[in-house]
This record gives sequence, C-alpha cells and structure tokens, in this order.
Amino acid sequence: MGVALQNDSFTISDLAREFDVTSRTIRFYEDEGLISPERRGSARLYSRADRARLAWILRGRAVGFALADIRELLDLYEPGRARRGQLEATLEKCRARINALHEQRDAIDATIAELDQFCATITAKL
Amino acid sequence: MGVALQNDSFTISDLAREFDVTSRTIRFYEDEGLISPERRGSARLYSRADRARLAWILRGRAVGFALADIRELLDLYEPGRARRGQLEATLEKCRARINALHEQRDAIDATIAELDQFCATITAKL
DNA sequence: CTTTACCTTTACGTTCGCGTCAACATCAAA
DNA sequence: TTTGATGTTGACGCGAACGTAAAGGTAAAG
Repeated sequence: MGVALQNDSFTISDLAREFDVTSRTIRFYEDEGLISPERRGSARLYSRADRARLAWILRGRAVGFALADIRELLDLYEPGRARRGQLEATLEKCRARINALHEQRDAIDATIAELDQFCATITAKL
Repeated sequence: MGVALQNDSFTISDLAREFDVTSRTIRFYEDEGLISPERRGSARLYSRADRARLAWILRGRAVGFALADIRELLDLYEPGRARRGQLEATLEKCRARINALHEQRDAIDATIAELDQFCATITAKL
C-alpha cells in the first residue's frame, strides 16, 4: 500500500481522490499549461504548492471560469516582470473579473430566492 | 420600420436584442424544449410570459446551469399533476439545487476576496 | 517470477452550446 | 416590380472539457 512517498508530496491519484476528479482531468490541466508538477522518472510528483494550485484551479472551475481564464489569472499571480503598463493592464483585468463575479453572485442570490419561494409553495401543499 | 407588432408580443430579434443573445440561441433553446412561442404563420411570436421565461433561462445559464437542468427546473414550476410523491421529489431536487447554489456562492465570495487582495497588492506597487 | 497496483503516453470519441452557411418565404418601402 | 430586411428550416462545423480505450513501463508483494 502507498507508504507515504515523501512527506509533502502527492501522486496524481492522491490529488484525484482528495479533490474528487479523475487523473485524466489533472493531466489535461497540465496539457493546458495550468500546472507543472515535478517528475520522479516519468511519474508526476505534486508538491504542496501544486496541490494548492490545483485547488485554485478547481475553485475557478466551480465559479464558471474557462480553463484559459484560469490560466491567465494564475499567470497574473506570477511576480515575474513588473513593468508599469503590465501592472495596470493586470489590474484592469482583475477588476473586470471581480465585477463579473459580483454580477454572477447577484444572479445566484436571485435564483436562490426564487427557488426558496418555490420550495415554500410546495411545502404549503403538503 | 417595425411598427409594434401587437402591443404585448415580440419577435425573435426583439428578444435577441433585448437580452443580447443571437436568434440562433433562442431557436436552439426551443429545440431543446426550453421555450415554445406561438406561431404567426411560420414566424415565432413571443408573449410576455415567453419573454419572462427566456429571462429565467438566461439567468439560469448565468449561474452555470446546464440547459437540461434549466429545463428540469422550469418543468418543476409547471403546476401539472400534484401527486404527493412527486411533490416530495420536486422539493428534494429544489433543495439540492439551493444547496449547490450556496456552495457556489461561497466559492465566488472566496474568489472575489482573493482577487481583491491581489488588486490591493498590485495597487501598492504603483 | 508472476501478479497486482499503480503510473505513463497516444489518440480517437463524446457532449454541450451554440456559430455559420445555404436556400428559401414574406412583407414593406422605394 | 425590385430590393432589402426580416423571418424560416436544415445541416454541417467547432471549441471546450474531458471520457475512454489501447498499449506499455515500474515497483512492491506473494
């Protein structure tokens, strides 16, 4: 049985189990440039940072981001070059995302409200 | 120019313009059984109720529902038959949806928080 | 040494949500 | 009457996000 590879690293199926996705999905995200684990031979070895990154990816997915969007946002986090124009552009993109998320949340709230109301109507009929 | 067809009905491109989708999209939703406007000859004629229904569909889409899910939810609204077992099943599905929406909202809040934080970091660098 | 349980790559298949012609009808304005 | 503008029904196409074999490597356990 899996003897704990090395205390702070995970196999692909460790992460798959933990986050309830398939290994295929995780490999696909790697193909798409979203994550880049180390290799031990040919096998993938995920660090805690990789694990956190995957969590971010999956939360992005949960809020409806396309994978390309997620990759872009993750790239923004990279503190690579800090030219002023770049930073301003990044800021703009980031704010646009935030605005979209606020609207989406409003839509969710409205939907929850309607469904709650509907539940109440049904409950009344019982 | 379009002289107002009849006060409370709309053409497909009226709705397309109003909701910023293409006519193709609206027809597609009809193919999928999400909406069923009347016909004036072969042309579609949307009532206010149809318009409201389309709004519901699009908000469902905005919160990430699949079209099949939206159809199911719209079907639940139909007050057709009221067998007790049916009502209970409907109630369950409805509550499950609500729970999922709450989780999704939490994910959105967390993402907003992180992006806000990130914006602040960038702003500090400027 | 063989089995079991993983891992790998390659590659074709599938579902969803439309986009994009094509070919045709209708109706009002010029 | 010709010309748009708008409507219609197919039907094929496409990108996204994986699913699903197929074929094989590796390492520990029996």
